[in-house]
Amino acid sequence: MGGKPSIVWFHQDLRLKDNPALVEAIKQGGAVIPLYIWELSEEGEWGPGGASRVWLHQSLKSLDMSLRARGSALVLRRGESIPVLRSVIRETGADAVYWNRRYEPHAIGMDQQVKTELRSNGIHAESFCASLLFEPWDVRTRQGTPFKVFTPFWKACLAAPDPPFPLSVPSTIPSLKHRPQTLSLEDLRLKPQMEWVQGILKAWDVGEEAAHNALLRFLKRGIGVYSKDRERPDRTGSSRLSPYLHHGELSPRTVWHLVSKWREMHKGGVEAAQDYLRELIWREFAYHLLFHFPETVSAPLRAEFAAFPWKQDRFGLLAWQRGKTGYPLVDAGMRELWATGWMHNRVRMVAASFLTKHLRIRWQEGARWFWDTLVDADLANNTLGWQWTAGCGADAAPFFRIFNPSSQGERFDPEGRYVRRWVPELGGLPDRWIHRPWEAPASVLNEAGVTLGKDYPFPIVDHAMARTEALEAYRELRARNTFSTGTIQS
DNA sequence: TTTTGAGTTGTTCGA
DNA sequence: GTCGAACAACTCAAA
Repeated sequence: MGGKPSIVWFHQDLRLKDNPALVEAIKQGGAVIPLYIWELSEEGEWGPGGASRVWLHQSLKSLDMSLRARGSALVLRRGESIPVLRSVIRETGADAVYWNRRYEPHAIGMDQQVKTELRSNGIHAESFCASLLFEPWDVRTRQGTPFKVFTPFWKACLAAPDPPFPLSVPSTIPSLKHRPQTLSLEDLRLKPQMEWVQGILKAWDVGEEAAHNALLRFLKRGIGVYSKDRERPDRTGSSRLSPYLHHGELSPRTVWHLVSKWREMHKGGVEAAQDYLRELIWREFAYHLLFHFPETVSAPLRAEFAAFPWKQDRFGLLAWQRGKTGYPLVDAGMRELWATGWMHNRVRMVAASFLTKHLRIRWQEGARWFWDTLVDADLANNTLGWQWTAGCGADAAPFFRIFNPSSQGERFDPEGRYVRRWVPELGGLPDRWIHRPWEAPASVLNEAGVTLGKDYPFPIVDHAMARTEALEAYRELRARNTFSTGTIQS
């Protein structure tokens, strides 16, 4: 019985189910030391943002409780990874460290350093695939290059062998007689004392159990109408699993196999299941791109976009962040984001399009704001989404695809229920005008108790004019690019 | 190597 | 009110 203790180093895998690093550590036969290290300064430019930290706080609490239920407990430390790992090893006599891989550029560098350092000291160090269905380097075109277009990527994933079945939750986790020292969760100071935090906590149940409940609820009630309802912010048509996936409370393999099973049991559900699995593969695609093109976290994938005529507009950015642009759907989304740490995907697109195309503010500004306010802030997804919207990313929309916030609202929130929920000052307006209050007759506004410019802003830009100018800017960029690359030879 | 078909999510205008 | 065309080429991935 019993080898030396092993450390399980947790990151974005805050779960016991389908956790290969944990299973490997238990397999060693000795005690297992579950460790979480917090050191923001080590995370580079993209350490967890505000909303993510709030989630992280709750999630660590929940993980600790699940560990305790199995005879173990989470060890919390602060400081740089290598010195902290070294001291835990020294204190406990551990001879192995296992963890589940991350794929952010900064994390990859870190992992490499840690592995080299530990191994050179005779410590086993191994990382596992747990947060993706496919490793980013395993999916490749016939020429061996990374994919830049989604549909062929999706086909390649479907043609690949199915991802492995999820590992089950270990029933007991052997622990040391004398537990190593640990900080308290409060010592990490992840959760600021702000009213904002309360809103986020009220909107979500955090933790592995909550994640599974959310998945089961989705399978029971949501997925059947997913194809139809997923675009509707006024209904709970999307899965809302993104924060659980990001923090690793839910394994994508668990989702993949449960959804596949659901598809086999529901004859009419093939389309809905495929639509949902496709979204999971979008997440894989985002990681694929981030892994192969790490510079895209800040630079456009299509290099010519470096010359795009963006505007400096502090007032516009602020109005957008606060949900005061005068376009109800955009404002509803931005307020939902602030209030709950989440925004419906359809609305994310409209809000992002508004920032980059109507206000012509750099997508990086939007990405940064989302990074700080989203509980599901994920470097891969965020980067892909913003570059896609701005038109400078992989598989980007044609430049002329500019969302009209009013008609998007009328299409996807036809009775204005979503807008009324988040922009209550417009609540009294009839459906006819809810997405375009500035066009409402004075008598209608009056009756609804709305004075534009006082209760709710006039649109900060005129849609038609902004659209024309954006198209002009894109044309200009293209012309400049054609000129500079030169087609003179032909 | 060259060729060919296709590419998440849209809007507007005019018949 | 509905419908099709125009909005522009360009790059990717496979044959």
